[in-house]
Amino acid sequence: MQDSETRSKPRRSDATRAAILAAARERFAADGYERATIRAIAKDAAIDPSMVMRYYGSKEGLFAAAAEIDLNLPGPMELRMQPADHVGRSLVAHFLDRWERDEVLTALLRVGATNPAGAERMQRILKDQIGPVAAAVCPDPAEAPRRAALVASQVLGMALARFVLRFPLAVEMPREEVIDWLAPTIQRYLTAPNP
Amino acid sequence: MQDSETRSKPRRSDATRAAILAAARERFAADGYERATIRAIAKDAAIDPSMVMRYYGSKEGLFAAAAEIDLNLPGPMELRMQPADHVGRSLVAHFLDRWERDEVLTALLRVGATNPAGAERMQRILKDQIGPVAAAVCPDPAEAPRRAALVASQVLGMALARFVLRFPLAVEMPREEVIDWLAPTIQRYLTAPNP
DNA sequence: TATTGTTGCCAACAAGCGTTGACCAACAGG
DNA sequence: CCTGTTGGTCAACGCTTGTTGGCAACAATA
Repeated sequence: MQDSETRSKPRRSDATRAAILAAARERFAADGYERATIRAIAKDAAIDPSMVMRYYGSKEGLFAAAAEIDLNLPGPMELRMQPADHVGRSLVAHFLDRWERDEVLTALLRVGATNPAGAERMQRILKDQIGPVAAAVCPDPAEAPRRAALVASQVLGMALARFVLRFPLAVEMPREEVIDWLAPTIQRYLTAPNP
Repeated sequence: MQDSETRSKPRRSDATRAAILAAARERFAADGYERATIRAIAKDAAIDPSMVMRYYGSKEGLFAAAAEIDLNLPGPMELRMQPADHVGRSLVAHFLDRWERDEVLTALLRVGATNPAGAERMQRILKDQIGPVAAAVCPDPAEAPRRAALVASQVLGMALARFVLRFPLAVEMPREEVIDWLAPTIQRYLTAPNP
């Protein structure tokens, strides 16, 4: 075992590690935590199940590694650069982009629904990544957390309908139309005065 | 086996059947499909696991029976009785009520996230129960399905945050405040002109 | 009372799971 | 050329799962 933080000579096993992680993300996204078996993940990565244990310790450890997520949201400065009434729109577009590109988000959503550890991780993401955005643009900073939660509820709800439950009506709706509908909602949750 | 539709002499086993169903709903709601084991459900109902099989055929059959859901939404006439700009508010209140009272809804949400059969059942509910509401109040009936999907995305998103993931910020938000925030969103999704 | 169906428990099955440790092949440094 | 480390396979462990069939007690009917 070696510190993965410090840059050291690349190991021969790095490729295997990456293959396992990629397969794990795919399986977790498609099947959720319980039905994504280590054996299936190992088969996808074309290695032995025991390697997964060696490199990630346990199934929980593998999931923890696979669910490392950075939403890559704009920082406070970038937020204030654009017109205030445009934040909702650009945020919705960003989320949609993010979700389409990265199956890990779908995986986390699936796992969070049945696994306490997954739910906790989602909570951290809300607090650490969406919270600051709300704090930067909402009128009363004390209200930021609640507004962040509201934003999360609409964004996660659309992600659920579109990428997890795959409601045909939500899947077929063109990206631009989704944005047109959701943007005002997000905008209001962030910046409207208390109703 | 006997037709449960036709009214026949009540069986002695009806109590057991009901106990199993109640325990199943609780477990499915708390743990999701895979982690809610037949053995655990049977123990909760204080009977033998094999009884579950006898009365419901299989685990899937049990879930199908446990997830029979009627959202009890207002009919077209009732909808037109109240002022048109009040529909959003009363709908949100109704959904919140429904979710707080009936753990089956949480169960279905949890199961739908990882189980294809669960997802399909949610889809049917959207189509058969939310769809008509949208059709009754939205300006262009042809658009009703899409608007129903939007409504579902926000309602399910809040249910996810509040009852499944249990984000503290969403859980602690008082019921009335949730309604105040969501009502305008739902109202807009239902009745606003295409954005 | 004798018979027949219902209700329930018990013990076991086969399959699948996460996880472990022994073992082998290839490489690296001296 | 050895020797220790790394990358990897294999076979098995202990356990839990959904599911099944046999068997005893009871109720109902005739």
